[in-house]
Amino acid sequence: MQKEHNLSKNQKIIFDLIDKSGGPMKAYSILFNVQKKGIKAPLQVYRALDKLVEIGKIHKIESRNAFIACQNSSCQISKATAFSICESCENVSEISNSKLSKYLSNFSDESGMKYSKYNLEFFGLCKKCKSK
Amino acid sequence: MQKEHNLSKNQKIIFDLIDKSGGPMKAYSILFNVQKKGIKAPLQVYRALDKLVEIGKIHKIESRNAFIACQNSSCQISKATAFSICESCENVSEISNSKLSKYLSNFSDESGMKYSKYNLEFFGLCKKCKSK
DNA sequence: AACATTATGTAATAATATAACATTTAGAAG
DNA sequence: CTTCTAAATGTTATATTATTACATAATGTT
Repeated sequence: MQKEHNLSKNQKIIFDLIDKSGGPMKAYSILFNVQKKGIKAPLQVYRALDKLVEIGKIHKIESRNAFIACQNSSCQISKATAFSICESCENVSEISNSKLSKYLSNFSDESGMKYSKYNLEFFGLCKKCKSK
Repeated sequence: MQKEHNLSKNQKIIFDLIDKSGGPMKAYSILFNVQKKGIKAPLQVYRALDKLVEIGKIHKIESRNAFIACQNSSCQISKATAFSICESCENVSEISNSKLSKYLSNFSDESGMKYSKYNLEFFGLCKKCKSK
């Protein structure tokens, strides 16, 4: 079982928002949505995001500059992330596939570099968008 | 053999710069470096970058907002990219591993989504930085 | 209580990227 | 070689994403 992190006030507000949204959210959209709760400045948002990423409660979708709640209940693999992204509707979901994560976590090449982390983003059309 | 693209003036200037640098370059650093050649505005840089990415001559390192020349001589796989990134010295190199690319290109999960593209970024310490 | 660590608040600004519009160049089609 | 079209360029302004710097407050530890 992972360590339980006690989120601070801002962290909790921002995590709850992202989590409830069910999809990726951008920093300034988060900011807009939490201003009524007293979070007024970008930095407050980015600080909370940084911490949430660090502890694995959310992940950053690098190609979209957006943040999504971790969808693995155990939430332990913020160092081994994979996402599927629909290029039409921008739906994003976290891929949780133990074969894939095992393959990538153990991957090594002739560079002699030992990888401690990876991020993988797959792109395509989701079922809905494909059938349009 | 892939189609030979005749790069336009700006595209060529910018590709040559990135290629010669041997590593990833950021858009505004590119801009600074090509101002003496008459490229004055960010948009001129971004347009050339967009095109170069599209035709696979360069790739974007998403986690770094930087662009690197394609290191696969054949340059055909801009839809299947993998990089190794040193978190200490920020050295980046393109991973060219046919087993890996085969594995990922054929990857599919229960979502029913067919992936047409992926980008993978590995992080760790390079040999040099590890031994420091 | 004293200290260290983490989190917060606030203002300013840096860094990254795109919109909108006018013009020019390069290829393709007749 | 001219007409048409697509691609590329030039320019200004602006939008979006993210960080620096500094002051204060809350939390956890010894």
